[in-house]
Formats: sequence, structure tokens, C-alpha cells
Amino acid sequence: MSGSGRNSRPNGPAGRAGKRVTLRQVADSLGLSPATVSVVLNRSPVAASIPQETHDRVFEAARKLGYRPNMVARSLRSRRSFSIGVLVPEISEGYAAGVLSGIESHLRDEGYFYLVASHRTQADLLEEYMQLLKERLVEGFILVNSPIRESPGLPSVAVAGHEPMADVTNVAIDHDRAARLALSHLAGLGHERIAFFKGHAHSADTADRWQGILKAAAELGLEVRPELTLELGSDAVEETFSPEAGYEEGHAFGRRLLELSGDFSALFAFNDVSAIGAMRAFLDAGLRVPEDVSVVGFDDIQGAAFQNPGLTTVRQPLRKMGETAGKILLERLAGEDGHADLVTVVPDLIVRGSTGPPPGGSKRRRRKGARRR
Amino acid sequence: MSGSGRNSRPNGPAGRAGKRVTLRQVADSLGLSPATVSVVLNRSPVAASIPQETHDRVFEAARKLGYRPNMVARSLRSRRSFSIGVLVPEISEGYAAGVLSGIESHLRDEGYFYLVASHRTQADLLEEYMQLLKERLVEGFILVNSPIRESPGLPSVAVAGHEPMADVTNVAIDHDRAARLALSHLAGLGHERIAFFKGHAHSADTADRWQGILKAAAELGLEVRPELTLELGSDAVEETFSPEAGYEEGHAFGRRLLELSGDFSALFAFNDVSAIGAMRAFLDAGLRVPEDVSVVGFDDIQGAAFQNPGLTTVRQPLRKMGETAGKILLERLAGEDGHADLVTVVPDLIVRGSTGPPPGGSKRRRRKGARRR
DNA sequence: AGGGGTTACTAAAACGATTTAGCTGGACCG
DNA sequence: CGGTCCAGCTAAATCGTTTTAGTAACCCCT
Repeated sequence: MSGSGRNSRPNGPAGRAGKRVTLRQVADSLGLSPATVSVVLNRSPVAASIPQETHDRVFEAARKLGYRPNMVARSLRSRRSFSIGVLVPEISEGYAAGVLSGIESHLRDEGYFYLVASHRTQADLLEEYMQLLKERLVEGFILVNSPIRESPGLPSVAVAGHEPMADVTNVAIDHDRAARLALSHLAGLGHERIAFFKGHAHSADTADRWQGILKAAAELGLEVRPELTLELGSDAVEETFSPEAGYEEGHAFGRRLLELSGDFSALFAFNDVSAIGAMRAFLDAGLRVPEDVSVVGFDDIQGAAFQNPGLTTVRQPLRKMGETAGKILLERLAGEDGHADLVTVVPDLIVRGSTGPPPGGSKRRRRKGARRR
Repeated sequence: MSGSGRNSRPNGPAGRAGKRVTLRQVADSLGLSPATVSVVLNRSPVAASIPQETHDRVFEAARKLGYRPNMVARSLRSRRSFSIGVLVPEISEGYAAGVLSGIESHLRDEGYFYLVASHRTQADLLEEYMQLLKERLVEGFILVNSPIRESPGLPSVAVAGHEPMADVTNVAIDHDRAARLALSHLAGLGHERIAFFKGHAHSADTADRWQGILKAAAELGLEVRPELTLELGSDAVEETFSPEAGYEEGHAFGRRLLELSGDFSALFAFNDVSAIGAMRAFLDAGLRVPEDVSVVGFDDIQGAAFQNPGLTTVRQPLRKMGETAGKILLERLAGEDGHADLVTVVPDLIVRGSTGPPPGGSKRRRRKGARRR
């Protein structure tokens, strides 16, 4: 694949580190005007009247000189930057990174790049970054877990629960389906007394997911008992992006669950981190997972599969969500109107070792006494 | 903080979704020329001869009109894009995401944004992306775990082992120190027979880290035994970015280690994923960690802390490496020459529950018989 | 009064594309 | 033969800045 000689790039001016080839140079080399070269290269409708032979000459010259258009000049004139802005709370966090990966795969195919900014959940930073991105003429925004107060002023797509708002299309997981998957898996195993971790009050997904749970529970004839429901962050745990904090919280809440009432055979946690923490608390208390308690998480983070036992969890198709967001945004930029305000993406249930039938066969038995220490 | 009325953005034209305010409009509103406004706003040395009063008027007008420069126009003229290109194998992978987070924090302060491209370890894609980024006038590159064959033609910084090359400064972890940290921790606990997982042959860090291990072992008087050294990927495991594959591999290699020779009291793995897999294999075989075997990982991925026991590991300061890379690149762009070709970043040892004294006290005892199954 | 030096600006040329309006020369038509 | 049409281009404006080279006005000096 390497070229001949010491230069393996296409030979000629392009390979050199020096100046780039401009449209004018291509035109001059052909004895044509830049205008002609431009319309031909861009397959503009105006080029219809230009004979095939000239087309060929133009492309050939461009190739030979290694011409690459200067996107900045193009953007200035055509008012299109072929780039979009992506706002995330923090890029190194698994959720954002997964979604970004999906966004990227789609955009690149269409010649778009994206600029990212992490706002650390600070609303004023978020707004400032949106301004900076507008200066750079981004054509639209993708807001990952980034609630805004005001319409962005550009076509936008929000990933993860967001208030309805002008200009923004929401992409969210199908929470009803997620809850149905998890709960019918547990119900199918014979579980009847299920404990829940509800999300943090400010998390975008909390409300919708909880509604999904209530709905699915009702459909399945399961009872959601207040005494088996704990709300993460309810005791003013410092909000932090450290996953370890979430793990500790899950651990503490798992223990609390045992103390309040040992009478449950399964836990459906709000996310994997808290599920893993709780699972650890159960194991520490001498319970076996899944023989004594089953645990279901949410997200399918990287660590989930490596637990012992592996964590059964509802996988959020983060990549898919990113792809969808990118696709919708580009369609809107291309002028395709009439998109729904809300697009949902379907989650999957990943069954691993942390779930099994409740103790005492498929029919629940009081097992409070089973708790040993 | 919100403004009055229904518009909480600065009032006036800027708040409206419509046209942006241009430099010319600011100039006209003041009866000055765009040139003057430009030099004042940019604090150009030329503006020295312009009286304070005019400065004030200009700034005031710009503020009132909500003027925001068009970065694209600026880039075209000044040949500076205030953006850099970042190449990563895959953005959702923990390593890249961590480094990106560090890069970002530094760049933003200096008014830079970055464009990312994931090349999935395909050299031709990588080169194509570098071209695309050059079209967008990026001023330099940061190559995260992205070896290139040819000088990039722009100032660049590479994170993670990279051949020396023109234009590129390398930022790497101090492998010697990393190995010394891990091994002296184990030696300090009394371990003498230590098993190793060596990295995949093509991984950028493999060679350097192994050299560090050999060096540290020699310093500490530890013997590195070939029969206790396994090389990851040596049996043509399909290269994949799935961490689960790495985990499986660690699990298989952990078992193999036990089969080949149970005679070791500690394992220093190439990364956390394989360490976790091996740890699981040891536990499955009825060994206790750390009572029977100690395990040390490398990286400190998110899941490391959630294991049972928590994994002792060498933390790669990914954020710091990203920050350093960003800082060096910006300095080079600002014309500060004379950077070393190689800048190292110091790792930390995170001690958790997976390491302890070898069985039988601080003096090693043969414990082959201790293996039960 | 003429020269020199500031001070406070401005005109105009970039930057490298896209795009609109138009020009030229030949074919065709009545 | 004059007019219309079309094919095949080109000239020139434009996008919104930055930057270089001036210029006009004033003051100071000798």
C-alpha cells in the first residue's frame, strides 16, 4: 500500500509538509477558473452544462495535485460548518463516552465532526459553552444528559430525559419496556417481594424509569412496597461523579434494606454501581446471590460482567442512542421536518448469574430467619 | 442570574435566534472602522496608540450588541483555528476517555476545542482522519495510543508508547516507577515467587512495561521466572475492544497458571481486566485472595474498586496524562521550543484488599499442596 | 516655515472557498 | 440575415475577520 520511494503519501506537493494546494492552483493548472473547478468538484447542479471531459480533467488534476478543500474557507462562505456541538456532563464517564461513540460513527460517514464540551452539571458553564460552540458555527447540538433552561436556537437532539422544548428532539430509552423486562424476568423466576432503589431526584431518568416500574409492576400483579423502596441520594450524599461514591451508597443502602426488613427476595437497583454495592452488602451479611437474593442492575457498565456472580442488568444501548441522536440531527439539518418530539430506543435484559429463583422454590417463603451473620 | 422579562439572555439582537452581530455592525454603531474595533477587541499591540476612552466605547458597544466573533472567519484570515485533532482507537474505551477528559480541561482554558476521531486501530483510517482534520486546519494533533508511520506534519503529542518521530513529543507513564511500586509492595509483604502477565505484543506499552519489571525485579532481588510468565494474546485471541474478552483471557490464563505450576504467591497482571479474570479463576479454584494468592492489576479501571476483594493496582493517571499532553502541545504551538522528546508521568499504587502477606508468614513456604479443588 | 514625531485612526488587501449573474460563440430557426 | 437558445464557461461579489501600510491632523522644535 505504501508508495514508492521515501514518500508513501501521494507524491507531489500534497505530500510535503509545506503549503496546501488551493482551488486556484488546481484551476490555474488546467487553465480554468476557480469557479468551474468548484462547481465540478462539488457536483453542483450548475455543472450540468459542463462536458464529461472537463469533469474528468478537473478530477484528475485535483487528484494529482493532492487538492484538499479548506473547510474553513468553505464554511465561511457557505455558512455550513459540517460540525456539531456535543454537550456532556463529563466525557470520561461511561454513559457519555458510550453515547459519543455512537454519535461519532454516524457523523463521520456524513462528513461531520463534532466538538465536545464538559460542563460538570454547571448550568452557566453549559450555556457559555453553547455560545462558544455557536461562535464556531456548529450547525446543531446534541445534549447528553444536559438539561437546558432555554431553547438552544439551533436544531438539537437531547439524549436522556429532557423537558420538551422548542428545537429539541428527545431520544430516550423505553423505560416502560426496561421495567417490564426486568420485572417479568424476576416474576418469571417466582419473585414476589421485590425491593427497589429509586434514582436521585435530579437525575434525568429517575422519574420516567420509576413510572415504568410502577406500570410494569401493575401489569404483572406485583406490589411495589414503600418499605422496600429506597431513594438514592435521599440523605444528601454529596453529588459527585465518582462511581466509587455510588458503590458505597449502594452498599449502605443494601445494608439498610436488610436492617429495615429482610423480607424480600430480589432487588431491582437504579443502576449497576448501586446494584454492585448492594450485592456486596448482601454477600457480606452472609446471604448468597442469587440463592438467597437476586439482584438486577441497570446500564450494563463495564464492571457488571466481571462481578461474582455476573450482574444481571438492563443494558442501555448507549451506542445506539448516540447513533440515533446523530442520525436525527443530521436529518433535521438536511431539512427533513416532521420528526416526533420523542424517539425511544429499546433496552435489552442481560441475564447473568445474579438472578435465580427465590429461596424455597418458586413459591415464596418467609426467609427472614435465613439471614445469618 | 436570569435577566428580566421573558428573555433571560443578554437582551438585544444577540439573544434572538436570528442573525449574529458582526464586527462591521459594531464598528458602524460607533462610527469607527472594523479595523479599529478589531485591534481594540483583540488587544493587539497596534491598539497601543488608541486612547482609553475609545477602548471603553468599543468594549461597551460590543457588550451591548452581544457581539461574538465568528471564529470561522477569524480562522480563515489568521490561519489559526484554535482547535486540535485528537486521534483515539475508540472513544468509549476507558483509557481514551480518561485521557480526553484531561486534554479537555486544559484546552478549554486556552480557548481551544478539539475534534476527535476513532480509527479502530486501522492505520489507513487513522491517516485519512488526519487528513480530514488538516482540512479543518487543526493546529496540532494528540495521538492517544495511535502509532503512526509517518511524521504528522504538524506539532503533535503522543500519549502512550510511540516510536520517536519528528514533530511528536511523547507522554508516557513512568514504567520503571510503576513496576517498582508494584513489586516493592509485593516484596515488602514477603512475596518471592511472583507470576506475571505480559501484555499483547502489539500494545504500545508492553515492551516498556516489561523492561520496567525486569529492572525493578533485579533491583529488589526478585527472580522473574519464565514458567510463571504468560503473554496475553499469545494464542491468537481475536483482537477486540470488548473488555469482556480481556476478562475471559485473564480467567483462562489464571487457570493455566495454576495448572502449570501452583507455586507462586502473587500475580502482577498487565492490566486490571486480566487481573480480575485471574482473580476469579483463583477464587473458583478454591484459593483465597489475598490469603493464598495476592493479585496486583494495572490501570485502576472503574470496576477495580468494586471487586471483592478490591483490586490493588497501579493507577495510570489518565487525566493527568491528558492534561500534560494538552499543555505541551499548546506550549509548542505558542512557539516554545526545546521540549524533551519524552515526558513521563508518575503512576500511583492503589492498595486495596487483593494483596496481603504470602501464606505461611513473611517467609515463603511451598504451598502447592494448599491448592484444593 | 519646514521637518519630524506622535496619535488616532482607516483603506484595502488578504484568507480560500461558493455562488450569482452574465458573457461568448456557435447552432438553429423562420 | 437577425434573433434566440444553449453549452461552456468566467468575473466578481461575498462570507467576517485580521493585518499591513498608510494618512490626516496636530504638536514641538529649531
